[in-house]
Amino acid sequence: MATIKELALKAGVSKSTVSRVINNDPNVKDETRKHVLKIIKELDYKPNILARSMVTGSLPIVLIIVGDIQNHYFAKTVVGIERELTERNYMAVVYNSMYDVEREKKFIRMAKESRFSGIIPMTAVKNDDLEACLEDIDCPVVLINKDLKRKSLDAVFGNDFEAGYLSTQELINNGHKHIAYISGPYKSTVSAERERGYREALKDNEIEIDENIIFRGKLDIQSGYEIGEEIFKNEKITAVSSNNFLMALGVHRCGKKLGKPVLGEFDIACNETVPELYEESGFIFAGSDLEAIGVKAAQFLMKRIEKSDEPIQKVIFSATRVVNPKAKALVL
Amino acid sequence: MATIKELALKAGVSKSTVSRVINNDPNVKDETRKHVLKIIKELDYKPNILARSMVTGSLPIVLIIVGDIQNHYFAKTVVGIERELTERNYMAVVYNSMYDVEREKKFIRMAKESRFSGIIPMTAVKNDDLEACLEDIDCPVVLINKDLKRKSLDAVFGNDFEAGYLSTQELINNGHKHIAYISGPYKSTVSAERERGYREALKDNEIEIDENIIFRGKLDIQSGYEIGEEIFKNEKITAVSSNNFLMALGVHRCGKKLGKPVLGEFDIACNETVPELYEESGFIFAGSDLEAIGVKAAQFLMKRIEKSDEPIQKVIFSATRVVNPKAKALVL
DNA sequence: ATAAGTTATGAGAACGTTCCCAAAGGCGTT
DNA sequence: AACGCCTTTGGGAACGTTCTCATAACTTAT
Repeated sequence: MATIKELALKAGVSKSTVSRVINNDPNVKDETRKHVLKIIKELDYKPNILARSMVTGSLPIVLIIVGDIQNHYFAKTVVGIERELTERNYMAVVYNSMYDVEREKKFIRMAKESRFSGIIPMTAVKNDDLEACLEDIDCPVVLINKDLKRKSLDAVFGNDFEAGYLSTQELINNGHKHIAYISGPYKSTVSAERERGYREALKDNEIEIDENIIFRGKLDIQSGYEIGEEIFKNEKITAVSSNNFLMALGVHRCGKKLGKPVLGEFDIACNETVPELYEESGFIFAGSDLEAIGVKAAQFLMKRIEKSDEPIQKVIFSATRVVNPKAKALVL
Repeated sequence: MATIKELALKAGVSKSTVSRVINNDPNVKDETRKHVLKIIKELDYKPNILARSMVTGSLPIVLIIVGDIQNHYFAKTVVGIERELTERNYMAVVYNSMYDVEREKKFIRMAKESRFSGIIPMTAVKNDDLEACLEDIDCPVVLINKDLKRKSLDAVFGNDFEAGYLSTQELINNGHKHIAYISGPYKSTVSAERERGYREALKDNEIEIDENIIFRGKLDIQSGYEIGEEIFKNEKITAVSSNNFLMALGVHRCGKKLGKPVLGEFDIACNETVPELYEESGFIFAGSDLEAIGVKAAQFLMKRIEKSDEPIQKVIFSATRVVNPKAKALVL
């Protein structure tokens, strides 16, 4: 593969001039530029990114750390990030931590060794751990659905409160009055916000909140199934809003198993967007556009990489209620 | 961040010696090694990967090109590849082509500019295109479920014939005699192999093949739904084996809509593995372990990167029939 | 025609490693 | 005591860029 030196030789100019042409430096005579460009084409010359990065100090690579790329939440967001970065000739390296904190820490450490241009940690590590890991990092970082205490960083959020509110409101619109809720782990702000949305929606519709039909699950199908058993014991309940999709699915399976009129008289909502596969499932779901969140995060990062001195920003993307016209026509 | 020069100064040795310690060169006195190691720890020194790559000529990065990371087939395989690479301190860059041939070509071109250590193109481009793109590539390449005509490369395959055979056999074991088949696009070898498995299984069980109940779909849910409508018109048919999961899902939805005894008397099988979510769905499915395929592909690549002169290899991973004990207990 | 100013070009250091080659030190053999 | 051999160390080129600074070439004003 041709180097800048060979190219310069063939073009009869110095390396410096070639470098200027490559980097669009205006201080080059038009004539010279054209000539060099011609030779570049002739030799099919591509600058060595490594050598360039060596002197500029950083690679055009952005590190993304996710819990599990098979999870829709991560996959969809990554698609957005990646699309935007590729557009600008940056690369995205995706690390799967498989929710292993030690692996995540290791990745962040590796990021320090390699001179990445930026990091988007969508990790599962607790915020305190994350904050410690990012302590002495010197490349731009953008957060997604996360906020740190001591360090202010650009961040992009989905609106979880809104998601909880909208899905619940939709259930109410459908005539439901006794709506159970399945929340997530205690500490998660995401879960808390979604639950708050549920509560607010009930209040705004003057429906009394019944703490006995607010459950707390472990986010997986099994957990949803077990809570479903509780829910279906209570004849009054005609709908459920779930923190997340998997638990909603568990309730659905449980209802089917018990022969309940699931997705007929009995409605199920969840407070996040779902894989496309499920968009016609008959579930109600509300959540923010993950791909858009990814794109925005990438844009933030690019700005920081380009040393913009805009003040730190946080963006919150509204949730929308997704109602597919075909929903209810098709069963899951 | 400390450089090797500073480190050498502080340790009172030359850069060369430090370099040797870092790279585990045996020609260093034990005493010296210990001392240097101590200073390395003290300064929290990490070698600059860029500088190293500059001289060795390639980055410890492997490029993976996929159609859409949200697709289970790609996601699961990538998890395997990534796990193995990370283990060996390599990085995986995943490019989503979104099935756009031009984007894929662009990615492969970019791969040539950057000095990647290797490429695993799981792309959707037609083999001829791929072959042309890889023509003058000089880094190791491993293929997954693909084979080229003019160029022999290490490759890892799932056993599609076996998948088709096993799932059909299972349907037969369940007492079905009139089993419809839904195949994929004409040209795909994957589809052809799975269909061949179906046919062989019928033959081996002395069931006559009825070409009228072998359908051809477009791989998506909608397509499966439409074919489902045909299938359920034919009262004789009591089971269906589908080339892929999405079409199987379409048949399922159609059956439910029509009030047929789907997954009760009527069985559905598909010839690939499915997202975990669906493993308890009650479908029968058979396919090769995608994660294992990914791991193997990464191992092949590492061998080539390390200049092994083993002859080119092709590995075929057997398909297994996945029967979950909870299947049938839970509905989809 | 010359000085001053502007534009275009080139020479060479720098980036942080690895790697080749030379040299120094230690040890055993004659 | 001299020689040779092995082990350990150091010096410095090389990798392919960018970037700073100096200088050459060209303008324009006097």
